[in-house]
Amino acid sequence: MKSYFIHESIGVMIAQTYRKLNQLLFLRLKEYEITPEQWSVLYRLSQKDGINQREIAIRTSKDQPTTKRILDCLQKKNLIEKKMSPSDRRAFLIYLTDKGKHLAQQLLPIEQKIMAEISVGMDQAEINQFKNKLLLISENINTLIND
Amino acid sequence: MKSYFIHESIGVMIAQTYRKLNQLLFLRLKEYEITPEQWSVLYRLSQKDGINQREIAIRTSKDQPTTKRILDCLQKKNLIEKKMSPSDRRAFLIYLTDKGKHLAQQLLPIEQKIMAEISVGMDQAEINQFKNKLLLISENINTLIND
DNA sequence: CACTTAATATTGTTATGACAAGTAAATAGG
DNA sequence: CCTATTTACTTGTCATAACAATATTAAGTG
Repeated sequence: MKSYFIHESIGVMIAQTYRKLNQLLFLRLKEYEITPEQWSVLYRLSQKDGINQREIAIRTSKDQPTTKRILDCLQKKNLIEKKMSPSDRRAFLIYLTDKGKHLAQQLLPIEQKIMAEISVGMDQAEINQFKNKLLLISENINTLIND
Repeated sequence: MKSYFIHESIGVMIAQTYRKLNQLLFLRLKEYEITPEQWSVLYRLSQKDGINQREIAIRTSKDQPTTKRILDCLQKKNLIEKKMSPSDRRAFLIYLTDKGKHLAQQLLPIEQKIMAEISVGMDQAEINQFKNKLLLISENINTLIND
């Protein structure tokens, strides 16, 4: 790759790795006509649907406008449907359609395969260690933002 | 933070950490009227300017259209200037203005402080280990993309 | 119950990111 | 030296991301 990459700041390395990962996911998901971020929302909904947009935003760590626009895309593709909440006339409950459920089942193993592929060279202990560091950094950032 | 974060895939964790970091940088850089990505380009140029847009794109791991638009923003703020390349009439050479040089000097310690703050709880050995894992993942992704 | 405040969803704006396509200039091959 | 290809930059489009502001509804408070 590039010999200088390791000399970058952690911030630069995280950003560049994120962008590369997004590119890879985009490539692999292209034939299913879904983007990485749309997939991440679809995946959440496959874990639990019937929740409102605010809940989805929290679970995907996106803000509400971003979540709304991604849901609009998914709705246009008939992967989800919005139903009016019976208890709150401001809110919609979001459900996967059959097409959405089917696609989620199809994509889950693809995502898992990609994650295994990008982790080649690390054993499970190293992966856990790496994830713990990412968690620590995330928590540090959260503390800094909420001050 | 969120107890479930650690149970996410590496991909989700990298993406969410990246977005949070970007938010933090945005907050801290706001008073200087520069965005995180604009800063990353300005920083590169403070290391070496007088290079063309393609070179900048490579060094910042962005594509040329993205680089061009970020440079346009920097130019609008009088932080850089484009000069026609004497050897290639297609290309521009990008130089920091005095204002740009001054701002880069001002922001460098801020960036370093943020990187130290987000690394709280890790010693230097752990930071290096973490960076090596990021590098490994990046290289894995590069291999996967270029197949 | 009336009034203030908070919550949910929406729209607008700006910046980033990637791809595709187009223009102009440099380079390569014959 | 002419043509074909490559290169540098530009423009267009779509998706994402975050902030701000708004409308509608819910919830809290007197």
